[in-house]
Formats: sequence, C-alpha cells, structure tokens
Amino acid sequence: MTRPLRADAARNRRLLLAAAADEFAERGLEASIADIARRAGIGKGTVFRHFATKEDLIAAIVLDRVEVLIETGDHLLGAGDPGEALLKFLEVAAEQRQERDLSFLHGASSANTQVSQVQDRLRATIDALVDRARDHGAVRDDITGTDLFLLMCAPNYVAGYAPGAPPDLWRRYLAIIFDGLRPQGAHPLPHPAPDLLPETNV
Amino acid sequence: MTRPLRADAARNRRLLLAAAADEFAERGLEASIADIARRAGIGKGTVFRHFATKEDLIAAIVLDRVEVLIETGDHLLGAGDPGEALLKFLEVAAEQRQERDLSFLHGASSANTQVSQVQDRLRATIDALVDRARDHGAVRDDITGTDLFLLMCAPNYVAGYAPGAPPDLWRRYLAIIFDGLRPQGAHPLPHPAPDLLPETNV
DNA sequence: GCGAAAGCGGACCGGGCGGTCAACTTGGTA
DNA sequence: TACCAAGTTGACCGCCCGGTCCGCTTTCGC
Repeated sequence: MTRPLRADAARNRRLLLAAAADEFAERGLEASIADIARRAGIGKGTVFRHFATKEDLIAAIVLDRVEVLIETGDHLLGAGDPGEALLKFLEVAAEQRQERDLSFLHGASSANTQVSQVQDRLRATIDALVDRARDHGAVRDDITGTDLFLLMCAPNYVAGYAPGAPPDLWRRYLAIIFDGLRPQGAHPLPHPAPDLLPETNV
Repeated sequence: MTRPLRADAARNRRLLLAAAADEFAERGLEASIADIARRAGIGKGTVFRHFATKEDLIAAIVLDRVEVLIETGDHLLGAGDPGEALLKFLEVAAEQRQERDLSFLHGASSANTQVSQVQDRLRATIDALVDRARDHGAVRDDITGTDLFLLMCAPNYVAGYAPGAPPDLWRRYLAIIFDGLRPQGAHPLPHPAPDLLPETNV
C-alpha cells in the first residue's frame, strides 16, 4: 500500500521518536515541538511531515510502548508459575515507566483509534494473566483484569510523589499493592469491579 | 500587621478561589487566568491584585485543602479504633479528591514555602495516625507514615484511569490497598521506606 | 457627605506555542 | 548521469498565555 520510506526519512523518524520520548519524559506533555526537533537534530517542519499533529506524534510513542507490554505479557502467559508471571508483568511495566515516565501521554492519546485498539489488546492480555493467576489461587477471587489494568501504574505514581526518592522505590509499593491482591486476609470489597466498554473508550 | 480587606475585596477573593478551584478541577493545570476571572465574574487584573502570580493562586488553593485534611486527621487522632481512624482519614481524603481532583496542584506548588510547611504538618498528623494504628496491630509493622502520605492519593488516581467510572470506584481500590497494609498475610517488602527530609522538599 | 486610600478592570505587551509553506536538497531509478 | 518525486528546512502566521498598567469606581473613617 504505502511505499517504504526513503533511507534518510526512516532515519529521521527514528531519531524523532527517540528525542520526543526523552523530551516528554523530562518536560511532560507541554514539551514543545521545536525543542523536540532541536533534540533530534532535525528541522521543525520535518516533524510535521512525519506526524501531522502533536497528538499523532504522542500516539506513535504510546503505540510503541504498549506493543512492548503486550509482547511481554503474551510471553509470560506461557511460562512458569501464574502468580509469579503476573507479578513479573507488573514489574516489567513499572520498569518501563521508571525509565521514562510517559503515563500522561496515554490519557492524551486515548482519543486516537489505533491507541484505543492497542490498549484493548493489552487489556485482553492482562485479563488472561489475571484469570490464570486467579485459577491458581495466587490472587483473590474478587479482582479482575480491569482492576489490574487500572492498578498497573499506581506503584510508579506513588513513588513519584517522593521528591528525591531512590529509582526503585516503586518496588515497595508494588509489593504492598500486590499483598492487597492476594487471597490471604482479603476483606470484602465495597464496590464492584468496573467494566470498561472495550470497543470504544470515549 | 496587614489591615483587613475591604468588604468587596474579601468577597471577590472568595469568589476567585472558588472559581479557580472549579476551573482547575475541570481543565487541569493549564486552566487560564482569564477563564478563571470570567468564571468568578471579576476582571483579570483583579486576579493579579489578589495573587501576584498563577503559582501563588495555586498555593492558596492547596493551602486551604491541606488545612482541612490536617483538621480531619487531628480530630480522628482522639477518636475510636485506631485502625478505623486511619481508614476513615483515607476515606475523607479520597472524598475531597473525588469532589474536585486537584492533586496536580500539589506538585505545582511544592516550591512554595507555606505549602511545604503545611504539607510537613500534614505528614506529622499522618505519622501519628499510622503510629497509633501500628501499635494497635491494625497495620503491618514495616510501613511508615511516609508510606501512607504517598499512598494516600493512589485510589483516586487508579479509579481516574477508568473512563466512565462510577464516582466512588476509588472505594474499591482503597480497600485493596488497605488490605495490602494489614498485618495478615503480609510479605516482606523489597525496598526500605523512603524518608522525605521534612525541612525542605526540594 | 466627603476625600483619600483601596480596589477594580480591560486594553495592552512580549513571548512561546502548534502548525503552514514555498524554496531548496537529496535519494533512488531508468 | 540526469531527472523528479520525496524529503527537508526555518521563516512565518495566528493564537493564547501570564503578567502589567493606569484611568476609573467603591469603600469607609472622619
């Protein structure tokens, strides 16, 4: 369908995505296109040749990151202890976020259809991980894949509130939250699990 | 020291703070001063008469909200079951956040000395609540007040990721996290508690 | 009721943003 | 090697932002 990119264009696209991810991680959503272009060593106009709007650029970054998580999750589905697999998945997700925190980009790009599609795929993978762990008695009966999808980002978020915190403080809060997911000593939950409509997250 | 505000000025200040809180809750940090002024029914110049910068306005809002939490916490220190008191405190904090989510303002104003002072006071109150709950065996031995200070906002944050979620979904995630804080079935934590230096949070 | 001080408001400013464009350079192909 | 489509570039545009300023209005002690 679409002819392959010219060699220089492909190189610039890679540079651009890397620079954008770094810049967003450092400056948040309001990182400017001009700064991103400068960091990538390309002209501002080139950015808009590759991505029509800033939102499209953000969506491309999110797409890449979520794909990685899906691959990780699918791989873990076929391996070892189900409880360990789920925990390992959460650790990988947290490590990705720790390296570069781009969580705010997910919200900023959820309107994009490709992003919402890939997020649905991620949710399916997490559902499978949780189902397997639940069947194995590694997590309590009353939690769902959606719960984990939502809780996934919490450890980094919590650790991020500490100013000069050590880089792997998230491990502490992941452990606490995961203890809350175990069957031992679980108290009944006061609110039913949400069900996010999978087709469209409006 | 400073003479009291004129009647109209005091009224406008109240209108302004209320409008700003609403506007920030709806539009996030990038809510504009012009919109806030319009919502309050006052001129843009008047905003800057009351608060020299946008940051000062944000700090004033945060100050008010944190004071409320401190009062709540101090009150709960003298009442009933220590474990219930801590849980109740977290519920009140989450309700405040659910009504208007201004958590992003805390980060934006932490440079302000008044804000960091009042946050230190809040941390002291939470420390006391946690110490009492721990002594009573309501929470595990290896968590600290600082842990709770950081975890406090997590339930709303997690629930906020669900698009059309019911308004009190946070209760579900607070329950899960609180189960993770209980002594029953606790697994050892892989990372020590952080200690935020209280005098300055740089 | 009057005058001075306090408060008010909106036109205005400099700057930075996302996005456009037309002149220019480059890569692949016949 | 010569050509042209694809790609690049930075000056430029309109917009909106936080913040200023000064002529006007309101409050309140006397």
